[in-house]
Amino acid sequence: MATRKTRSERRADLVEAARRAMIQHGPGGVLLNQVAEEAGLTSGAVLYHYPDLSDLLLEANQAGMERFYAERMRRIAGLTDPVEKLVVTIRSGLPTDAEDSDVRLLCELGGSAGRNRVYAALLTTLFDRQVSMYQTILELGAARGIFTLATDSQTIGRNLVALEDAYGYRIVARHPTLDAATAEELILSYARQATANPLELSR
Amino acid sequence: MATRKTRSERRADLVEAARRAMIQHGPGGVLLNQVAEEAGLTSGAVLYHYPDLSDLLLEANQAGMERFYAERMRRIAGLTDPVEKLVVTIRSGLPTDAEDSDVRLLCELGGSAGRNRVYAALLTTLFDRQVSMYQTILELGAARGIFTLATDSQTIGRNLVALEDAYGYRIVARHPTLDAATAEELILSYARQATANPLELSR
DNA sequence: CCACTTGTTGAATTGCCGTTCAACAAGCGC
DNA sequence: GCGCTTGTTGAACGGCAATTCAACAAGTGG
Repeated sequence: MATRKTRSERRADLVEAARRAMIQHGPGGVLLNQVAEEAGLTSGAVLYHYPDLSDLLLEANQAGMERFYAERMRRIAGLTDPVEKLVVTIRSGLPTDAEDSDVRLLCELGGSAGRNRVYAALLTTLFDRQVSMYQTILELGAARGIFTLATDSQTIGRNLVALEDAYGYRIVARHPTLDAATAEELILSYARQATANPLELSR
Repeated sequence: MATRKTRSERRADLVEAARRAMIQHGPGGVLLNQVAEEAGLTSGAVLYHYPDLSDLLLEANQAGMERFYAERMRRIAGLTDPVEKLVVTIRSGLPTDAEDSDVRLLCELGGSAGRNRVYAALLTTLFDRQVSMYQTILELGAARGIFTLATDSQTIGRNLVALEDAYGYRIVARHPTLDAATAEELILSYARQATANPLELSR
């Protein structure tokens, strides 16, 4: 018997429990009882807070994406050097390893986006926000004369996010010779060509 | 009551039925009865040919990947101009539109690869084969002096496949301003930088 | 401290899905 | 044309998961 909690506390717990359950069984394969077990509750209690399981899953995924994006912004918040910003941003878009739960869940969602319009819309928004994030960095660097962009910033930004995404899938799928460090180097290879900057962190 | 067929005919039917079912419900969400219905049979008949549903799904996915790769090879088989080969290959790696069933299924598999080691291995193999395919084209063009590679062919090949993959996901998710033609242009933007060739088809 | 709201449980219910299997139909060899 | 194998069905069974709900515990306000 779980300790009684307030509405908002329990809902936050359930969102996290739903995330864990989705990572284990996929967004389409989650069972009500699995979420309940992750939260240390019974299925009835879950249903009391979320009469429709898909609402809970949606909320959990929305929160996950928000957190993923916010974390990336946080990491570059204090940086001023465009080179450092760019390198750190690239790094923060890749999973740390195959167990990285945030990226794993995003991959799961990407897989189901062909069927699920809601998740498709969510991912589309996330993609565009990340492109904007890169564009800001690129334009700033260009304005300061540090970057010489090979083409428009939207094209470069889109390609950078695309590369991140794709290598995220490879890493999560445990490609034997393509780990996070290798992926970073591959993306940097493109970024160097696109910015005409060696992108070496001087320290 | 379905017409009686031979073992191999029926198994081929079932593989196709399984593909259709997976595209509709995801690889993890397919039900035995859905496959049966797609094939115009009962669940018992499906089980007669494939006692384990996951075996059928695996076979279907393997066949799908093989077909996808073979089709790409076929499309460049007759071409001799490296520029044309490269452009056609890039085009053949993208879905025609959001309904492209081959790519949609590949995306589904990519999503579940974090949980399913078998599908992960299959996709890893496919990725590497596609990288090799690009490497061959790049090296050939470089040997003929048509391409001047900005870096090693493996790096460029990996990035090209990664871009294809990622834009495949975007297109399948119905990104409103990122259709197949746009994605092709984005990838070409990178390919031009990487090969120092304008990649214009002279015709 | 009593009435009421809120969160949670556990059991009963319902429906669906996989599995099994006896029966049957349709070739195929001989 | 007669058995035997092969492919298929439909019904029966068993299990599991979602759903519902009566009961209950734990605050909370008056």
